[in-house]
Order: sequence, then structure tokens, then C-alpha cells
Amino acid sequence: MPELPEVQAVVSALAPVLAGHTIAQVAQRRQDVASQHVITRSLKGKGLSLSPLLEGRKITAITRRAKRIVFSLDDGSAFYVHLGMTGRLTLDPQDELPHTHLTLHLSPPRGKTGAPGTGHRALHFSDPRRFGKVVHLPTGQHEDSLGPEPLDLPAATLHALLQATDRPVKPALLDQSLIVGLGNIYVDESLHAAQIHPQRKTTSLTLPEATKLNAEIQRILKTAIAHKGSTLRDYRDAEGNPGAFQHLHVVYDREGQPCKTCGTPIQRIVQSGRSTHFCPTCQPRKRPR
DNA sequence: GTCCATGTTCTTTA
DNA sequence: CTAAAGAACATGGA
Repeated sequence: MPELPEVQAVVSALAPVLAGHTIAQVAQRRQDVASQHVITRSLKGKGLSLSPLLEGRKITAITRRAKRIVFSLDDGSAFYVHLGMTGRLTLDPQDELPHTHLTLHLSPPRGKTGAPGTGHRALHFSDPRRFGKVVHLPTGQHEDSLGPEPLDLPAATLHALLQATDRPVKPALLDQSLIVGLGNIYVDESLHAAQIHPQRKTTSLTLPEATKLNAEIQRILKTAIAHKGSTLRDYRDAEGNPGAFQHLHVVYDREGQPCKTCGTPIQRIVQSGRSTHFCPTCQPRKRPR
């Protein structure tokens, strides 16, 4: 569930509440929910015990990078949470969700105790399918092979990135090493808005087409952020609230339903093992002249 | 029982 | 070498 807008909604909810809190206690139910960030792929692993790394550390910032929720700590280290498909971070839930693999017990900053809403907090990470993960980043170790963020990407850069590879544009935009943050929903919506057929080769896209695509990606992501993301089934923000952008989907998960732009039934095809939804009228293989 | 799912990563195939 | 396709991960809903 979590593409850039959903992850951003979680970060926006958590950051103002939890920045400055100290991790008092870590309750880790599953050892394999966490791992150490490693450049080499040989020693990845059987899990990592988080409590000795996190307990006593103060959270200095909570930010988003790609689809990762990054917790920066006062000793220069950091960790990130990736929600996978069904992961959720929930703050002070009424009832603990099933498949809660990790809970962070947090103490408020000194001097803030007593003010309303600033007591101890509990941040729960739950994830039924367990595609999500927590990754510890030792001081200095950060980025790996992530592409640029889409929201402030110059159109010429996107065009250059697309020209540098040669494959259908749909799977290219899903590739996090090319550009980050987009998933199946927002790629389909962006390609529709830019009137580009998902099977068009990246090398065939002209600069004007890439410029339009770049603008539509940014417009759709920003609109989705304003609507706190899309909830198809599982996604909830840190307060347990669903997003609202799914009501504005034009193509995604609308196979056979009329295109909201032209009325043509939306088609579904499979590319790289993923569903692609598009409008054959709005997104012709060849550009109309 | 079947198919499908907002993601990533590894393996196989071309 | 590149890239596409497939499978895998694990669980639950339709």
C-alpha cells in the first residue's frame, strides 16, 4: 500500500509528534523483522536485535527517502522502516493489531512532560505479509542504489534517465534505481494523465512527452499527498485513518469501468508480472497528430 | 479450491 | 552486457 504519498502521510503524522522523544524500550517480537544495512549481499540475514542499538537513543528527525521512513538518532546512526505491501506504523493504538512485530516505547523530551498529549508513546509496527522491514543504518552508511526523488526532479533529467534505458515505460518507472517513490497505482495514473501508453519504449519518448510525464507525476503525487494517499485495502496512516485519493483514481483498479476522461472501458494488461491499467483511447500506442 | 494484492529481490531466460 | 519474465517471500480477501 505504501507508495510515496502514503509513506509521506505517515511521516507527516509522526514527525511533529515523535521528534525529540527517546526510545526507552524496544519490544521485538520477531528477530527477522530487522536487519543491518549491508552493501554486500552475502551476509544478509537472519535478523538483528534492535534494543542494544536503539534503547537510550533520542530521535532527532523522522523523514522520508523514497518509500522509506527514516528515523535519525542522536548518535549519528539511523534506521528506516519500509512498509512493504501491508506494513503499518501505528501510534498508541487502542487495541494492538495482529502481526505486530515491533513496538518502540518512547519517552517525551525533558521539560515537556505534563503538557497535554506529551506523555509516553508507543509506536507499533505491524505487517501481516512481512514484506516490510526495519533496517539499521550505522553512522555514515546511508544511500544505496536509489534513484532521485520525483517531486523536485527537472524534466530534462527524467528525459535523460528514460533515454538511458530501453524498456517499456511502465516497468521503468517502477524501478526504484531509476526514480523512487512510484508504485503500481501512481505509475498507472501518471501515464494516463500524460497520455502515454504503458508499453511505449522509454527511448521513444520525446522531450515534450517526458516533460508532460514529469509534470503529471508531480501533480498526481502532490494531489495524493493532499488526500493522504490511497487506501485500497490495508493502508492506514499512523492514526489509523484511510487515505482518500482512491476515489480520484482514473485507471487504477478500474478494469472494464469507463475512463473518467473519455468513457472508454479501462483495460488491464500484465507487464513484468504486475497489473497495468490504462485507457486505450487516452493512451494510444502512437501519438495522435 | 482459485486468483489477486499499494513491493522488493533473486534467478532464469533471451 | 542488458533486460524481460518468473518466482519467491507470507497472508488474507474475494
